[in-house]
Amino acid sequence: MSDKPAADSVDDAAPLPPGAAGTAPVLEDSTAEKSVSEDPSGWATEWAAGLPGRPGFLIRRLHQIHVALFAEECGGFNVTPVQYSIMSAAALQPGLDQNELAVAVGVDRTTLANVAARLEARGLVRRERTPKDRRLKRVFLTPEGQALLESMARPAARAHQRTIEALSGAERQAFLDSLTRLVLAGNAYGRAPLRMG
Amino acid sequence: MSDKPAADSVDDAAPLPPGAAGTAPVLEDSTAEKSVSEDPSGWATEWAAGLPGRPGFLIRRLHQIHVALFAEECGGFNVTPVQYSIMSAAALQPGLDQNELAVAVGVDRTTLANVAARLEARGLVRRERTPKDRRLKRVFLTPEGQALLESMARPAARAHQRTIEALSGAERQAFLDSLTRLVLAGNAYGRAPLRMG
DNA sequence: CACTAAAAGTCAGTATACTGACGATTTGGG
DNA sequence: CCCAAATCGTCAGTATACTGACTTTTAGTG
Repeated sequence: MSDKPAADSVDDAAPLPPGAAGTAPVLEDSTAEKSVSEDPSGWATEWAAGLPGRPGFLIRRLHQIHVALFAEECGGFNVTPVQYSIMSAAALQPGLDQNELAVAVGVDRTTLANVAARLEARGLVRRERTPKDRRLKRVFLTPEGQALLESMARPAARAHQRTIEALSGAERQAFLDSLTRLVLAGNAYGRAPLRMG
Repeated sequence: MSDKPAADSVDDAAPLPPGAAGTAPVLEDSTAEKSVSEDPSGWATEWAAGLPGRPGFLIRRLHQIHVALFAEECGGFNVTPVQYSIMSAAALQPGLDQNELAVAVGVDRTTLANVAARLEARGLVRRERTPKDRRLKRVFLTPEGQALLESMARPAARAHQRTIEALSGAERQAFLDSLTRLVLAGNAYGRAPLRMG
């Protein structure tokens, strides 16, 4: 990670001509690709026709990039993005049960339980059964967890900001708007929807 | 997955008012969030101030959604998005070694090796050492793998298309442009960069 | 009250993604 | 030629993400 280009040089670069890759972008099923990217304006045809022309591919890549940036900014805390999200939710709404936490964060209940258990093992959260409903486990942040959360606020925010800083202000906003639209539209797919009401 | 809203109703819905959640969006460190979303126009303040206001959070959610859509469209093939990408790359450039494949697809070399090994176990790819460089393993698609790839082309494309279909044509293009810009800008972060040249 | 259905959390299993380290092989420089 | 550095693939380990199934508990209905 120490060999990444300086932020300035990356930001200044016009969209790189990706066709120059020693490993050429992968071409395939151009007919299907055209239906996805009906207007290839602004990017090389080869790029659009290959793997990078697939939305899912780009989304996976950006997610990888974000996770790497988060690790760089928050590495010293040994907290992952999902752990941070779960702790954030637990801090704001102490006592949510695991399932409520899962839908607040958009994480599968199995994943939530696994992450919470590991956070509990680190003394960052506490999980309690309640006499009112013995099926539930309610989650509380410990003082140690709270302190960690607070000390991470800036680095975490920096990671998020760096993920999208290559866009200008208006583009950034438009991008986030679209991203939000897509997330809202597809929210019910999969096993980890966000609660909408 | 059978309880997802009809595509029409989701598409027609104006951006949902997310503040209505029984589990309220999580609020935190508003000062840092403001620096990320400097212009909150078009989305509720509560949404912007909470977890969904974090770019990385939305990116994770959209990735989850995409993977779920891919599973829905391609479930019958028992092929994941990453497997499909690797097979696509191997089909277009037969004989790339594993590392070349990893940088063509943007996958960590360890992940690539693991996925390739499982694909090989299924008879979909063949991995060969070469006398020219005994460190390498070159990857070839088998006839069975080729056939599977071809039969998956349309469903796979549909999954990608559905991931972004909530946006209009121009918005979609702008979104993909921005996504590409961000991927290119952050490409070197992490251990799985795409080869640029 | 009795019974069915639903919910919560857990379990075992599979897949992707990353980390640092390692042995074998190749490359590059003196 | 020799040796150090680099590269490739693998290894063991950790984390997230999902699947279907299961036991316990609660909710709902007749």
